[in-house]
Amino acid sequence: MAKITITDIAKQAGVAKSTVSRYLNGGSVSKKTRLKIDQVVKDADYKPNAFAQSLKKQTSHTIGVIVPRLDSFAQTEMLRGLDAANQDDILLILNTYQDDDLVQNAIEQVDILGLGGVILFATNLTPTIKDALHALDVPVVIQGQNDPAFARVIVDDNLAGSAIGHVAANSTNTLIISVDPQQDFEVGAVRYQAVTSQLTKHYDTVYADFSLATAKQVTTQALATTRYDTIIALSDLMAAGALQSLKNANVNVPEDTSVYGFGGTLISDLVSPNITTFAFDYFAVGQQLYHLFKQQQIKPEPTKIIIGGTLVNKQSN
Amino acid sequence: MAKITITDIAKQAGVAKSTVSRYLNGGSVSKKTRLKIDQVVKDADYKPNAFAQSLKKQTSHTIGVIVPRLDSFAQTEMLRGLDAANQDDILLILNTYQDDDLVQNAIEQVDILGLGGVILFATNLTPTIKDALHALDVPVVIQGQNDPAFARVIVDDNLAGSAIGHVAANSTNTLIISVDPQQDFEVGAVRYQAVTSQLTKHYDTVYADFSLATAKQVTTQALATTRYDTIIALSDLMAAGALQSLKNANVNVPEDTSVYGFGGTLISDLVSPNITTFAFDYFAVGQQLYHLFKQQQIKPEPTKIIIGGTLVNKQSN
DNA sequence: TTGTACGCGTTATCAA
DNA sequence: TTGATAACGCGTACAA
Repeated sequence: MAKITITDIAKQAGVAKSTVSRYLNGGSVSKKTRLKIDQVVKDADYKPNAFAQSLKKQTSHTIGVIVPRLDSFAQTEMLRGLDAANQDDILLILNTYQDDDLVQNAIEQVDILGLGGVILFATNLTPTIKDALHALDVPVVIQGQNDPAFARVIVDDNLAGSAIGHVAANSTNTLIISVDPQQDFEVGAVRYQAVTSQLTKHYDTVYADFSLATAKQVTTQALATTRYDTIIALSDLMAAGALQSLKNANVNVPEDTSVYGFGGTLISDLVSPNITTFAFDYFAVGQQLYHLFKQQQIKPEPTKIIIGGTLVNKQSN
Repeated sequence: MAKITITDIAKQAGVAKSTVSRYLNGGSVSKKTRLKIDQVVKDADYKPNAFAQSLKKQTSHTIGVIVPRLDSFAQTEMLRGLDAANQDDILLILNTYQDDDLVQNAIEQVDILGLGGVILFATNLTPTIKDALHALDVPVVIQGQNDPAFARVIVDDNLAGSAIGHVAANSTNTLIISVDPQQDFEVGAVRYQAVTSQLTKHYDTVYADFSLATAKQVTTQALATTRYDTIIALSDLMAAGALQSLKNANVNVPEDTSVYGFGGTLISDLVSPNITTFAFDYFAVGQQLYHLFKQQQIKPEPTKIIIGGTLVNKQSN
């Protein structure tokens, strides 16, 4: 297949290949030859060779999308938004499995594969990663971290944290399941502080790594010594972990303890009771990421786009 | 960046570019010039241009991985296995969102993008799709459907169905949540029949589409008229849907009704009670897919690889 | 062992 | 409007 080249078309149509090229790229062609080529191209099922095009144009229509993980509804939902907004690019997904070193590798691929740009779902913008990004001469857009040096799309963690914090403001003893700010500043610092700013009484903080297992474990440890009337986990999955721990400890939700999460993903509907959560519009984030990227191709500037969300009251509070 | 070409290296090293090319591809180079080029390449941070290489070689090291959906732990786990086994290829993920037409599009991309092969996660091998695959002149490996015309990796649905069916063999009234065999033959026919072959008493069958919502809905409908002591859903997510429906109907699990699922993914641990399920080793499936693909590159033949799994008893039965 | 010259498929330049 | 020709970066006969 696909062995038909522009030269074949030219021969069959009795014109020069440069004419065919012009025809294909909307250059000036007489009506007569246009019809001729039209015919030939159609029944030859000609498809231009992407390699040759990219080699010539010194750039490709492929965007590297660097994601920390795929087994997360937030990530896949953003990818769906990207796909939906995508006009005519190829999205090359590079999964880094939450490993910063693999992010480096992925960024290197940009040069090697001649990618036309990068969309990075960031959890941890280390200096090395930032340097590597700045060294690229293609458009870069990031998501997840609010770094003024980059064009970025973020969710409104201040709004989200405040909203949840506000509902739980009068809890007498709250447990917050957070993440290390060093590893995710937006969640571990911004979202966290938005929550605590609303709380009026005592609260404790424990740290997990976004996983179900760890969240469950740290919750169990915390419950060993203290009773909490409210648990706020900074992600839905971690909230699910807390839920399991509470169940093991025979604590009723929401009668004895209220539980809150963040994200509004399938997980919050999967567990029982369903988790009251702040739902972000991740699909919109994906769409905006693509639009922002296309805009960067035209005029690079560190624009910031914030996507909001809504508090969804379910059964866990 | 990446403007350094093989010619630049050649100039700086004072040799011909063909020598550099040989150096890069392991051809015969004298020790003297090798050291010279070594030096230059190193501090020039040279990276070969993938487009030029692919154009020349008429093939690329990029494999198109066509997946029906990304928001599924089974799929992402297989992708992880693929990544892990991957030696030196680029995996281009093409999400079809469970739309057969998009599968067609994806297969077309093979020619357009000059992909070196295809790995297809299949749910529904329509004649059109099969034709399109056969028309390709690159290696093709499929997963999910046991079609003797293709090299394939499948999970052992006979084993799995029998195992679950065996445990539930003596249930007096069983509800099976299946899927349309027209849409997924392996699950809707093979897995289904393996289950029913073990059942000794009465059973009803309802159909859903792999989603939580639909499974929940059809279960609720079924429960409206009948009481079941066992519900077998052909996937974990659908089992989760059944669980929610049962909860709404105030049916206790497992006291009143036992629930079974298939997959062994995170979902079975996320819901409460945890679902007793047949766990497939999807990671191994991914690894085998890659190895099988590499083998097809050397010697094409419709090999079949079957990956087993284990029955995991949890709390739902 | 090394270098020269050409071709992969496409686009761009420049005459005609 | 058209066509011949030169590039893009790389690999590889072939000759030296």
